[in-house]
Amino acid sequence: MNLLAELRRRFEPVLAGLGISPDDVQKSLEMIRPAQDARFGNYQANFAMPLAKALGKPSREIAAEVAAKVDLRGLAAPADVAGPGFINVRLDNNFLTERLAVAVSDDRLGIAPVAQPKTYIVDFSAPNVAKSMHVGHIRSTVIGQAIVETLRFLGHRVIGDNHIGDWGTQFGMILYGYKHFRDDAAYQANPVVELSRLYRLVATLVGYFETKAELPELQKRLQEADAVATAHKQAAAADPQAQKKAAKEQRRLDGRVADARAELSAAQTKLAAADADPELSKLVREHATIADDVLTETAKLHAGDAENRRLWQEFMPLCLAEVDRIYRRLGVTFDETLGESFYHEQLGPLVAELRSQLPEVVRESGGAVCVFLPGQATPMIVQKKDGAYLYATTDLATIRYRMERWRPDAMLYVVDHRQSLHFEQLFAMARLWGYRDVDLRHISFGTVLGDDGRPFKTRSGDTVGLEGLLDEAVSRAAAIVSENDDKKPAGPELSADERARIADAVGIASLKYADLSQNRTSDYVFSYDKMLAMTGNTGTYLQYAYARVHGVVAKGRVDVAALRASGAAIRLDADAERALGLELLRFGDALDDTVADFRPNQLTSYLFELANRYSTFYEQCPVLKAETEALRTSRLLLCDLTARTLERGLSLLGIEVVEKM
RNA sequence: GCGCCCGUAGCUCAAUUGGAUAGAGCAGCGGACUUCUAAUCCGCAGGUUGCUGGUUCGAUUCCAGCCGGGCGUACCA
Repeated sequence: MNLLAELRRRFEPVLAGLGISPDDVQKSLEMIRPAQDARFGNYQANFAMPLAKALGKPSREIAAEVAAKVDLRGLAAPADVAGPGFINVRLDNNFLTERLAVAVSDDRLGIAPVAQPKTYIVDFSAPNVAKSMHVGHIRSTVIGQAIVETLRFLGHRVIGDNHIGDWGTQFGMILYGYKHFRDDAAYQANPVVELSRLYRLVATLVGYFETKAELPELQKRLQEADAVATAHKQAAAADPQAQKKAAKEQRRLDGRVADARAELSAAQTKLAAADADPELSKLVREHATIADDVLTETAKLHAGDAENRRLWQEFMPLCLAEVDRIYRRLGVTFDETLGESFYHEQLGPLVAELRSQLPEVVRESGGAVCVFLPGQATPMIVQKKDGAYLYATTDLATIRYRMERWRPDAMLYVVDHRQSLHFEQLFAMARLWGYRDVDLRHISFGTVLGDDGRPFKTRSGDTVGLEGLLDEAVSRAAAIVSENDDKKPAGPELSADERARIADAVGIASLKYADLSQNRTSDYVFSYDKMLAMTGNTGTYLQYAYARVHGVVAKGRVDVAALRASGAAIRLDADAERALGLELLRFGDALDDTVADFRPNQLTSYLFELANRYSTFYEQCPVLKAETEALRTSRLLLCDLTARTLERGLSLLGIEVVEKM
């Protein structure tokens, strides 16, 4: 049960009696919220002010009228009116303790499953299995999992689908690399490492030629920018009148020249570095047509070429085993793993169908089959001029497949915000195609930036591999676990095995929490120290809070099952107790907030707040040494409920708890 | 050029989608371990929410214009 929902039920008849539209009643109900400040009680209603105009009465008068009429008996003290018409509600202790008693005796902590479950497809993680996963993959994976788990706990039907990249150009690169640069001994010893090396090598060579091809364009752009800037300077000199405005324009133009110069010199540096490397420049000479040849390998794979298919069959299990190993370490699972290859056979008929069904938007241009959507500056290409299909094509096929198989109410794509144009076009096309009553949503998130604040790019060499990041997180955690265990007053209490297990849980948690605790829409600055921090608002802090609760219960040799079944009363006399109790009851609201816009940081904020309240309670309220038996039992109940709420909340975020640390 | 996103404390970020005196963490300073785990707690300090206007009872939030940054923009994903 949600506090907010209950409160809104009480206000509804009063609002309906004001003679406003049902729509305004709804809007007004949404303006009942948790209070910003404890001085204003626990909840506040802000609807009186906006209603003032419509009702032609001062907002304070409206507020007073509502406050007098609303029936809060059994829930809260009579409502107060403050300021211009804020209505403040302070919940009764009796009510809180009753609700806490319900949570104590309920597996779901008193949170009822939604009345009308929906079917959600959550498309997340989606790595390219030809390359090893790097830090850029972590957000989609971690955020996606949290969304899946939270929706599922709320009672929805959820299908987590890992739409892996297993059919694209990257496989052409691996095929090309395998055929030309393979080191058999290395492949025998560790095929995935060797494939990864081959991928990087081929990508480097292709990149070399791409950069080289761009060079004239970059030079031209620099010349043009320079010419414009110079002309502007001369014109400005001739016309002293317009000096001020001209100066500003000049700065802009000079900036553009500088940008063009920087871009050109970056490209030249890159090429020079390759040319200076004798081995690399030899390969460059020998593989002058590599960019096209890679595409040819890809096209042959798609066309059913026997050798390429055989190699693909050989590589795939290896690549999948590799990503699976990472998922196991992260504790991530999927209900479905249908990669691009799964849809391959459907693409040809699909394009033909689109052309015949929607000839006004789907047509050929420049040799490619394009979708020209109204209001879109550029078309979405569904078939290249060489006949190959693209991810837009696959994504359309995927939508159809999912609609037919699952009849979902919504599909959520947890993908980097840089693909927003793609999704805008994809969704618009899907609607034209007839899929109008499904909520297609791009759950975008910010880019991972480097320490320098520039977008994190996987430059060869200094890629931060996901595996290495996990190792680093766990080893940092191990050091801290050991250090803290060693300095325990009563001496170390953990075995080597326990330390290792705890380090694993703590390390992985720090990584996930760092990501989840941030608003997903903002860019993410990559920093080991920040991602792996273990003090402050971190996963470790929450795990520690849990372990401390567990420590109390263990030390008191409390029979938890009996405690829960006892029906003993919870008392909320001390401020710290009341604050904790109230926070515990807010869990349902926090979950609603989390899925309202699919923002797991709503849940991390809640859990952090809860752990904070517990820490304060822990400092101020002795549990095992409470003055009376009744108080001891009451506090133990609060502890147990805190532990269960933390454990449940963290599990929804994909974070494990440990009983000792 | 066009489109989308962002700019909040020294740093990294919140702010319940327009509510009351803008909050946390880190870093800094000062306190609290013979007492249930100090990976903690309590306190102090830190702000013209990029700038300028507008909309209204009320703006970090909405609108316009500037300034600064990022991303995307026809056959990669």
